Amino acid sequence: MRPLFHPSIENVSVEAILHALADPVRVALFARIVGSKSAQSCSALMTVTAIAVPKSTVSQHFKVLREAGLIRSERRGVEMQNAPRCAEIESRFPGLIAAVMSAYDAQQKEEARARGGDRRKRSAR
Amino acid sequence: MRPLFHPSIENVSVEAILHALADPVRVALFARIVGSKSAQSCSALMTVTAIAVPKSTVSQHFKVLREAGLIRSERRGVEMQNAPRCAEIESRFPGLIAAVMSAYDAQQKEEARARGGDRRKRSAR
DNA sequence: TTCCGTAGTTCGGAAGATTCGAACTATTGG
DNA sequence: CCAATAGTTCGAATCTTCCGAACTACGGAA
Repeated sequence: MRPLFHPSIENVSVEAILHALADPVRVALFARIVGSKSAQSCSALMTVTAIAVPKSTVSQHFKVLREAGLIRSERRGVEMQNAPRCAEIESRFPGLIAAVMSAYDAQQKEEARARGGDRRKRSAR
Repeated sequence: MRPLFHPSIENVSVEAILHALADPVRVALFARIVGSKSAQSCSALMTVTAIAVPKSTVSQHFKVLREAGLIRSERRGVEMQNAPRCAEIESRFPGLIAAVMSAYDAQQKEEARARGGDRRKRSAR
């Protein structure tokens, strides 16, 4: 297995970034990667985010994030460490990642609030 | 032809917005709509942006922008007036549209500069 | 070293989304 | 009413995405 492809920052495009973050699974994964202090493995992210998706699909999602320039993945022993490339992207597209993540957070909070309002009636399904 | 569907602002999602703007044709169209003072017709936008795309495709792209909540389209005589819904989106996802548009502008300028640098060597192919 | 278990990737086909020409609808001006 | 203009809808070809099965890469135990 040859080293994974990472675009250099000047080849990263806005369209690719938006496309990568336009998927609910990928944006959730990326939010976790950005939110955690140290690089995270794919499987750790999968379990923590409670995303029920087969691992072949997760692998594809990571590839999309990687090739959009959003993360850097490198093998550390048997697993993969995924680190965000926020600083590089910030220098090329200032404020972009922050705005998207803040919008995503706002939406998540709203959804949680909506679900919370239901809880009394629905109880544990 | 029934009135076109526009989502109410609370049903607009970050994913839909990013998906809509992740396409080069759509983001170019939207940038024009945002950039111009008054609402623009589809055909005017098509010709101005020098986008060589058949009109059935353009119509689909407008539908995506509309259903993502990015624009409001209404018939004015024989043509369609497309206006951005920036204020509404701003209230729900502050800074999102501005950040995306500014990133897109930066990328456009860079591309123009790159093309300009080539011009001497390549001339008109 | 060889074998096993874990972590991800690749392959291939099914299901879904996009594109675009042709036919259609809506509206205005003559 | 007719013709012209502006967009929409339909349908088929093409491109993407999803996911199970098979595969590769590495580390640890025997």
